[in-house]
Amino acid sequence: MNTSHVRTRFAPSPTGYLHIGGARTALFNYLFTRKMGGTFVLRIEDTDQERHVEEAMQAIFSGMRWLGLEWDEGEGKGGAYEPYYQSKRGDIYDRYFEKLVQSGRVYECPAPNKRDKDGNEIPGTSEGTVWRFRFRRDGVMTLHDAVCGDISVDYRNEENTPDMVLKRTDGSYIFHLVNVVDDIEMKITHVIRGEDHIMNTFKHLQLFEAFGAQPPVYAHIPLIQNPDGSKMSKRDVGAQLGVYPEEGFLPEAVVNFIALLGWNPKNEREIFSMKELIELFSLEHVNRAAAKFDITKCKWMNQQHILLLQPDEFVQRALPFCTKHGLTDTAQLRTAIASVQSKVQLLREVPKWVHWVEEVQYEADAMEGLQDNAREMLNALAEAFRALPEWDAEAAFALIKPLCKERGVKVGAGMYPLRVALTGSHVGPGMDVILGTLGRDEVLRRIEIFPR
RNA sequence: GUCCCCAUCGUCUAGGGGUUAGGACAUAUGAUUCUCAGUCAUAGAACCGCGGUUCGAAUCCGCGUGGGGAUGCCA
Repeated sequence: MNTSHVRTRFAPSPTGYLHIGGARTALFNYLFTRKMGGTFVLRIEDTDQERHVEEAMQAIFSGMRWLGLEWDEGEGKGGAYEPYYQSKRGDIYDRYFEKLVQSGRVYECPAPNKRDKDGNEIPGTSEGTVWRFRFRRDGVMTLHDAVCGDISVDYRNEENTPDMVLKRTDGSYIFHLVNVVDDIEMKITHVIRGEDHIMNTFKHLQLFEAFGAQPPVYAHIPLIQNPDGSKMSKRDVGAQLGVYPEEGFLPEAVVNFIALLGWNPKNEREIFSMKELIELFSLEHVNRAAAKFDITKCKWMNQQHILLLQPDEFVQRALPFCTKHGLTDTAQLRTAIASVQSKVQLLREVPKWVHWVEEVQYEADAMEGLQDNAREMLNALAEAFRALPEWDAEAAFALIKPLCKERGVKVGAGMYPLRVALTGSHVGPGMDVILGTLGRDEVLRRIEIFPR
């Protein structure tokens, strides 16, 4: 099987949601495969029917599509090695298992005891029989990992490497068997997966050998941890990929961010497109140390990618967040949205910056910042606005500065009450945009009804 | 317990036998713009410890410590 054509796979188990770490594993596989001009397979490892969750499967598909990680074989794509669901490949596993029976590499024995929720064995709870794989125990095994280098484990030490169960009491097969069989059948050449699989890889190497098959190249990538170094779990900030679209992250930003978690192009650039990542990616530049997940930098990166968007593209992407917030899609709204492109980190923040287009909600902290002379200032401004022969945002805006100077107030301080009166907030777009969007009548009305 | 992996600013990282140990996020200060945001400038901030090799170690080696992973009829 000396094919030079690279074939990789992402093989998630649909037992939960799509984890950010899983997304990064998928990304590294994708980048490597595209770089090599190979084929990227999506295989669903759903052998554990009890824990199988349909929604989790959809989360995997939609998450990968959102990130732009198109697979070449698998769900919706077909391929030469169908089916791509392990639950539908039982006969293939039977065939391979039979080989192990014939060669005497498996043996039937009493099932192990059950375990409590802490993982401790409960004596005397063994029921039925299972089939175990007989490991070769004639020395030290060495794995030549593309990221971690050589790693060795002594298989003469049975304590660490008890013969593994391959077939359950109910006749179904364990991950190790199906994973290896599928990698053989699907002609996978490179396995890029989380470091938590390193110990499994020795088991898999033995299985490849037992089947007389050439094992793939393995590359174990470091795990992603919480900021405190603990393992990321479902509840942790940023753990679920599904929340990123909702929060207003751009997929290109998330891709960029997780690509740089454990991999580095060895230069000082930080902002990359998917295309650039594909060009630059290499397994040799993957780190060995685990990386902690920093949502703050992820947001900063999102901001950088927002800045790169064409203005109308930004409006298109931000619009759904505004309409979801109850705002109506109007030309004024679009203008307002476009004006805050350089001010937000997340698309989700956009409605907060533009909701004044339709209504004013006076924010408490904005009101607190008002000086005593706010009313006078507003009255003076209203008078000046009224005096304009024709409403023109530029002209109106130009009136503000001299008026402030005349009254001996700093321009910023003078404009603050106007901003609060018109938008209810101390943050927002430039005043010229606000004046232009609202028009004279609305500007005067809002000044009038302002409760200060 | 046993086995495996890892260790540079708070975080992501570059570098790697002789460097002012570089960049970015975050933080602080200043400038600027209409407040905020943004932008610009400046500052503080790191080679886990101990031995060894060496003229010289953050870098190589050993030990220790710390962290992570594995040790399932989960994947």
